[in-house]
Amino acid sequence: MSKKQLIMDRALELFANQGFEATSVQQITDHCGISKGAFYLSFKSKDELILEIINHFIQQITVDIDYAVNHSKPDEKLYHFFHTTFHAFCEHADFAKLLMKEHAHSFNEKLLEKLHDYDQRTDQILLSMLETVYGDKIDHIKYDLIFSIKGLINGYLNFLLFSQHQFDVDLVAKSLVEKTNLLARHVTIPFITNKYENMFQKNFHGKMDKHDLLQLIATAIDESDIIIEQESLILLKEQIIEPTFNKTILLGLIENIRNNPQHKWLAYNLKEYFN
Amino acid sequence: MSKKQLIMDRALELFANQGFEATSVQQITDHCGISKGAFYLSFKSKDELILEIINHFIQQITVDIDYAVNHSKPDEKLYHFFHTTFHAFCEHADFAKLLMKEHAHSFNEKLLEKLHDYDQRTDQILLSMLETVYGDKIDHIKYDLIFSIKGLINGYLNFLLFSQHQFDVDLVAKSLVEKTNLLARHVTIPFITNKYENMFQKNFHGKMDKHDLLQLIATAIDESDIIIEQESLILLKEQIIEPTFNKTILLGLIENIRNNPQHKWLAYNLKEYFN
DNA sequence: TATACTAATGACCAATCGGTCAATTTGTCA
DNA sequence: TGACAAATTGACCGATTGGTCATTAGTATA
Repeated sequence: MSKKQLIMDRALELFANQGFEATSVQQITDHCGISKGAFYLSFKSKDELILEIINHFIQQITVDIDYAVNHSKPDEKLYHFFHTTFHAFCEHADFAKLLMKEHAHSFNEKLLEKLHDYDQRTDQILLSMLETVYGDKIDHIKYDLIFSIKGLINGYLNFLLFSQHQFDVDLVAKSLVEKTNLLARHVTIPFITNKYENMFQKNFHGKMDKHDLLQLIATAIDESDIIIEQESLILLKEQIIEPTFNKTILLGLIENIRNNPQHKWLAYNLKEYFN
Repeated sequence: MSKKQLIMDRALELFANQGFEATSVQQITDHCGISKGAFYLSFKSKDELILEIINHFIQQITVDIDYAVNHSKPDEKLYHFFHTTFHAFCEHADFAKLLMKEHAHSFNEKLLEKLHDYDQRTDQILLSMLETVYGDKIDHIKYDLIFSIKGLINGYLNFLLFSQHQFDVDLVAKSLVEKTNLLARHVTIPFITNKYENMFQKNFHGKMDKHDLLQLIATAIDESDIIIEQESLILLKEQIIEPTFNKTILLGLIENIRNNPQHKWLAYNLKEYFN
């Protein structure tokens, strides 16, 4: 494990239990068994550390949820969404705790921006899933439904994270599917009406721009030592600069790199870019 | 306004926007136009300040909600519960923000204890309300329902507090009544099953003990300058030491002091004590 | 006006913070 | 082994924190 990874892992443990502000760099370095100086060889600042932590896990979880939703039949999408969400947050319980603590609290502007971006991306995933599952029957309550679902998830998540009980991911997913169905089919008095529609789009550019994407690919090529990955990446890079292949070939190339967990995030963004 | 009240009001504004830890005593005193020394004449420490703030509003809100629920017909209880809850939190929006920020974050033990107590008291109010409204039909899902309701409330509250939109308390209450009814009548797969029952009682002594109550009464007698209140308080004090009156008379005496907002909290606890 | 008392001040304290950097250890060559 | 480079250290820095206390300002009484 690289020193950077070590610091991120150990720091996350402390952040989850004490919060970001309340954890000193000294505590982190003690907990890692390294010196303060060594910390600043891996990270420019304490802020950069938490940004990298948040980034890493948000990418991981976003990709998993997106995959689960897009690769299941319409009548199973809800279940897989909830299942993946709870599975991911419980696998990375420390991160989930950190996320909850800092969500309401943080004053690091870049961090807030990241969290807001994540929130909007979740809204988008939920919205498109609900539209696929229920069609336009829920048009007048869809934003209300999004808030209800997020509220329910949060309630259960709080319970799971801060109690010591072990629990059944399958059950929580089934329970939430039933509740979502109930609300989607029978709610007649939405509180979040469609006049708030702009809240769900404004200032959100889910797709990365060319430049960021090319940067990511360049890094990925350097880090990869599997030839088929490297070649796929080079071809994809050319396609971004000047698209000539059809969609099927592009998807195949993306699939070539998606299998490597390190490149999941890149694959996810490439897919969004070419759509 | 007393100096203590001034500090509490002004500090709350800062806490709501920056969080407790991130707000320095210097900032508070600057914002009040007083010196640092003057602050420590009113409060022993920064911790004591936030404890008094939280205490004050929790008492206020608890009493209002309890009254709304217990003084309405069964078929209107839900509506009044939600209406009062949202009305209270939006009237004291700064406090609501503080509560949300510190709920996940705080490391002051006494504060955490207070917040936990408040949480359990809310659970109790919700539980007894649901039992009254739906009877034993919801026995197998009542704990699940409590978590669902708290989740929904939190979701909407977050939306209301941190967006700039004005909103309709009546609508949010009606919307939540409908959702609660839907869930109560049709949920068949609870996630929080009755095996968690002990979570909802353990370590919770809602009722104050004799000593605390007598202390509160003594303070109230000193502060009051209305004769009927003072006399009622003196009689109630005697009844705590040695009960002789019947319940109707006791309730009447309590009602005598309940009309004064300053004594709402005392009245609420006396009612609980004599039940 | 002199006295006695409280209310209020802000310079000051030790502790802790994030961050730096000269000095030292460690690793890697010929 | 010796010479060089890279990695690592921890004493140190200025800034800020919650909290203290000798001093001053304000006011009512005699």
